[in-house]
Amino acid sequence: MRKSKAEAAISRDQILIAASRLFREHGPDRVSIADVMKAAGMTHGGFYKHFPSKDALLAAAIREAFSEKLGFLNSQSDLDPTAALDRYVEGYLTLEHVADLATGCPIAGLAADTVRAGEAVSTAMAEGAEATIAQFAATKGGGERATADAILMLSSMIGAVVLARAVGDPALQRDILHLALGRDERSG
Amino acid sequence: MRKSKAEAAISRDQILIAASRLFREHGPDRVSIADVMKAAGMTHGGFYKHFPSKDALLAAAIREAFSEKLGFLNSQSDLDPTAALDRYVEGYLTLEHVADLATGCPIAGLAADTVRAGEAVSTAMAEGAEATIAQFAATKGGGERATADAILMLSSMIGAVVLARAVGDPALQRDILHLALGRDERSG
DNA sequence: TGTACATCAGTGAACGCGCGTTCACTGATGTAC
DNA sequence: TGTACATCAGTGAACGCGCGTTCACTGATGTAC
Repeated sequence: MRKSKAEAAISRDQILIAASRLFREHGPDRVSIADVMKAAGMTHGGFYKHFPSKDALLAAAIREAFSEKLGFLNSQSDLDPTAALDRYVEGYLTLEHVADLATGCPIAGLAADTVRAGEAVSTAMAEGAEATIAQFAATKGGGERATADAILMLSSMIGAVVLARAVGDPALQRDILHLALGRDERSG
Repeated sequence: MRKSKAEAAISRDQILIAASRLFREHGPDRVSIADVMKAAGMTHGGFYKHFPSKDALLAAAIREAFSEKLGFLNSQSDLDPTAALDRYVEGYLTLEHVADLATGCPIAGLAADTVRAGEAVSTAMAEGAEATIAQFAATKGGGERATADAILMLSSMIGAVVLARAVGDPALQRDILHLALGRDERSG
């Protein structure tokens, strides 16, 4: 039953993508390796042919999530960078994003868990967050002022989504998102 | 070994306080009932004389955490409300708060976990978050404009602390907090 | 106020379950000649 | 290019452990008279 190298690489990707979604959706501690492998179309025993531990998978899944998010920002190449960032922010501050944990922002969804985790995991989160700031800042022209703007914008987006998720009421969620969107548009 | 009603009430409080801190410090899924009971000075078997389940304890611990936080805001009665809120925000946006998960803001620390939890838990979080908004708004004079200000301020505070925790570098953490503090002071 | 009995807070052993990880095995793939 | 053998991706059973919860028990507390 040995698979070719190409097939094995595909398997690894499927594990990573499944993990990246499941960890965000249910939280790392509520998702078992068997859950991830099942979602990837395999049985749990083969997991250790691809990753040395669940923690290593979590770290890799976080990198995968950031790579999706930042890749999405880059790939909107028909738009100029500023318009692409605006569109990204508008998509971020929506009820859909608040409800969609599985493919949502890894900082808003997982940062609380990763601070408490081991070094590999917290490093993956730190690098992703710093890369996000850097990408926002680059879009805003670079330099100190752009970095400060980027930090304020990202921080405001994360706060709005975390608070909206904490609050149950959809009407209040909408208010929170609208207010943050208004502020980001004014300052952006 | 039966304890008096007064002693039992004290035991319950100790369980609640220990749970409130431990859940925030390590995350609900990384803390066992035995851990909580040990921190409260008892053995695990007695737990079910006080709470029907771990989920019920988590919900109660969240209410306890909010009650501490909002009580702290109220108790600074030597200050006028606006100064008390300012002081609260200044304490919130510090490296100490970023590092101190155990007694930190339950929204920043636990909201990501509670959205994925059962109804009792997510309701406790929602009520605490809404009470916090209401208290901020009352301090700002009440009304629609004050509520909008309160939401923006709280959302900005949460985002700054979550992002600072995600980012490892202390210098960057300080920048994030200072920027948020600057914005809240300007708009407050 | 004293007494007899029911209650129940807390203990510590036990149960059942799911988890992360390991392992023997299979058979297609990769490689050395 | 063909052949013989080593490799290794994936399977499914198994291991050991910690967890949430239950339970029989203890003895001080609360209560009824």
